[in-house]
Amino acid sequence: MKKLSREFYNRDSILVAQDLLGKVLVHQVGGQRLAARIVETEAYMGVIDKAAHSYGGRRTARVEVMYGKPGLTYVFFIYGMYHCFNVVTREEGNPQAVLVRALEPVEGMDQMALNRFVKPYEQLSKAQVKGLTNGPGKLCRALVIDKSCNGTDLCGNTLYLAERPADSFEIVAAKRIGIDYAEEAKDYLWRFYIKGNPYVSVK
DNA sequence: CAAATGATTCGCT
DNA sequence: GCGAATCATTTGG
Repeated sequence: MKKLSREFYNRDSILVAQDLLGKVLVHQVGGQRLAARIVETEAYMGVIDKAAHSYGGRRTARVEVMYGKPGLTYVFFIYGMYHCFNVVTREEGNPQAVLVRALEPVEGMDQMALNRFVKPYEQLSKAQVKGLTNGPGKLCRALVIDKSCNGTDLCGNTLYLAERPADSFEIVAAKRIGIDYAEEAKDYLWRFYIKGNPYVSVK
């Protein structure tokens, strides 16, 4: 599996969001390898995007990493109990990112099951298998992604994204989720997912 | 089945 | 203080 280069992330966030579909997120943790295929993403277009944390050029400690190099992670804490995993896009100083909303488990499913439901994969109900990684908060719990991962370089060796050979699918564009406060920006078709994939959070 | 609700912490005003 | 790029659970039809 070939790791994605820095240049991959230094492009229009909408393109990156689309191209991330089908790629594999790998987290090397506790001697275990957790890997899952990206099936749903959302683009956050920075200063012009009312839904983005960096809208209007807001620059606080929380969003600082979005102003950094492309290929870093932006992990934030939300609703008192969940994390969301993002990939920083564009050059330094241009605060854009792509939110990863859903994954399809590929490797280390047993560990993911323990992380999410505190029981082995074989004992999960059908609904629990689907619920393993089909949402931004869920996938972070399954892959052990939390605040300490914020700012990690995806061009490194513990947390990274890789190419997956011979993968073909259809991409669907849709409205983003959970941003009702964003006025006209909430209707932009900046969410992308793999058509027909059971792990997509909202069809 | 869909819809409403409670959980629970952090970052910002 | 308030509200958040969410989710599990409960409630009601």
